[in-house]
Amino acid sequence: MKTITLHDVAREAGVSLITASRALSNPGVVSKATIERVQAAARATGYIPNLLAGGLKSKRSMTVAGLVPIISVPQFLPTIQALTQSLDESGYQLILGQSGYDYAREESLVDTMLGRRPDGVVVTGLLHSPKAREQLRRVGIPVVETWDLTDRPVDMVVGFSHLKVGIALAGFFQSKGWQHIGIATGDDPRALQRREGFVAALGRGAATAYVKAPSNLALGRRALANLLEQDPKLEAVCCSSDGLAQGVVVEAHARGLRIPQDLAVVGFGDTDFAAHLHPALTTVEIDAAGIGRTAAQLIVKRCNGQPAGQPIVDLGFRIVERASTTTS
Amino acid sequence: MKTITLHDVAREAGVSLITASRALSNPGVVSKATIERVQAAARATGYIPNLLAGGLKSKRSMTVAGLVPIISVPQFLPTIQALTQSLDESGYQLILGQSGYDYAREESLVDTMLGRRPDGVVVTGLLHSPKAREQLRRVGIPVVETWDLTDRPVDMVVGFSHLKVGIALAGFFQSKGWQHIGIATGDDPRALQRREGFVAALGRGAATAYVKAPSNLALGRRALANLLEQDPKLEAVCCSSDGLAQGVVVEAHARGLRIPQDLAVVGFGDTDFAAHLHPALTTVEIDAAGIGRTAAQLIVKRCNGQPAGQPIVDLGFRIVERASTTTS
DNA sequence: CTGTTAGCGCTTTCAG
DNA sequence: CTGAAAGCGCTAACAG
Repeated sequence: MKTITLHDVAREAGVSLITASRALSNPGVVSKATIERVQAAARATGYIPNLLAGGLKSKRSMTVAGLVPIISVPQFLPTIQALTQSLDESGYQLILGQSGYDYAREESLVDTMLGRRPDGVVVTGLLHSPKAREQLRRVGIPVVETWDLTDRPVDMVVGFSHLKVGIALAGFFQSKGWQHIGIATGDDPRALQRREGFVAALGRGAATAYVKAPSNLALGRRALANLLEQDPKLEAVCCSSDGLAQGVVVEAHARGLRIPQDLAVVGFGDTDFAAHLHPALTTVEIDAAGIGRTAAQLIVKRCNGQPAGQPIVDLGFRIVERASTTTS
Repeated sequence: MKTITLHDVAREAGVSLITASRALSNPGVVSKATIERVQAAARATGYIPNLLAGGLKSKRSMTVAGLVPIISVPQFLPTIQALTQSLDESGYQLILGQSGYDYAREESLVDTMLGRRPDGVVVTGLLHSPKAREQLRRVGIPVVETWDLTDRPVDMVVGFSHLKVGIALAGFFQSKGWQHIGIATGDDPRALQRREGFVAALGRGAATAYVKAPSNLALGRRALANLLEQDPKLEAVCCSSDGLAQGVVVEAHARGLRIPQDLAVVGFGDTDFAAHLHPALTTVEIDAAGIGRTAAQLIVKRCNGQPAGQPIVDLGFRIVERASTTTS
């Protein structure tokens, strides 16, 4: 079973190889009649263009590498989805790699990815390994770091300030007058930075339960148990993800604590379920899909030779108050 | 900024191009000394092998295409993750594409994917478009359909019988003696097949609320509202996903219904949170990660020229009874 | 608008 | 164990 190449299509259509190529991928410069003849031939033979071969010569693989810590981090899912879709609309395809919150793995992953000669790279979070950063910078393809902000990105960055989120949350907690405050947080760099901002702005310590990222409901239950041991008078808990907050809510219910009367809970991410819990969850809204779309736009623009400079896009955030913190 | 090729590495190491190639990718047939010299040269020059070029000649791209309806379907996440990881361990990389529950999109996606000359294809769910099936069969690369079972797979299949799940669930419901039964189900083919088995085995109709796939918590709340309208005496609800079940639970709480005393709830998937809800959720356990691992094994084995025949792997399922259905 | 020529970077023959 | 030649399938560059 021989695989059909452009050569076969050209012969079938009675044109030269290059004309067939142009008819299929650059129709502007070929006569209408030949385009149709070539397309017919392609259909008849069942031709599937070999994008590897095309990419080798044209130096454009039409792929973008995406690096995530773990694919199943709920917060990143809308970003990945929007990214995939936006890239697809521009003819690019996303190649996903998991770095697993591990620096060594990050480096080897970058190398593997780069071997496929992607036209761009999107990272969820900042790149941590200096070697990987250096490597990407040297290759010179567009790189977008996301879900964070820095004034020294590898290339471009689109996200928001976790420090500011922490500070804003502290302000929110203070406005409520809560004295016994607890923090349930994942141990990834972004969550820790939010905690740092929170504690600094609060001006005093707060009971903290650390859990392994990615955080989830089960870890949230354990975190509340832990926090209540540290401070039995706990009034409010600030969580580093909505999943974690959900666990806190469930554990509170299991212990007969009412929310928000006995315990107020705040999440992070405004995941799809947050508004529909009972009581509805106060949380921090992040435009996760917008991050993905913006990243795709930046990459595509740069691939098309447009400048774009070194954009640092701050998409901000918003505290969404719902019933889980409503004092009344 | 010139990109470094194997040619440069070979010159640096003082060997021929092909020796350098072998030293890096087929070390068995080269002397120890030259291997080290070449590796040193590769490191010194910062060489990153161009896998596109290699794949073009060797006809092995070392990639596997993965087709999912939508990346964020919680049930598939462990499968994708295990698949990615298992493939990685064998040196393969997953290229993900989203077909969005749409047959036309499925066809065009298959074509795009095939253009990258993957060494194999993994589909979550069965392939629906006959054209896509035909296309894949003709290309002749290993294909694994997952999360379902059929005696006429494109090539191989690893999953379980949704019909049997439905029948087993009906048996479970009957053993409980519930009379007023409701079904909350997503509208994807697999969920509908489970419903079919359920209703058939039950031997009578059941109130049904259909929601759009992928189902989630918010849709679960609405589904329960809908079911209670259809049957105010509702005793038990069978849901097509744990997320949907969670929504049913939340809506029940919001209405002052106790679980399981007033309403029993059953989910599907045994997602990570199911055991940790309060009350813990009765559900159907699927070895989602095992599906991914098995699919990877089958693909890799076949790529290495081993037979494997036309395996149809049934990984089964298991009803896990927890507090959300405990009558006592 | 169409064709010829060259070659992307690598690996598979086939010889030493 | 090492090397020379050939070419994977396609597109850029130049010419007609």
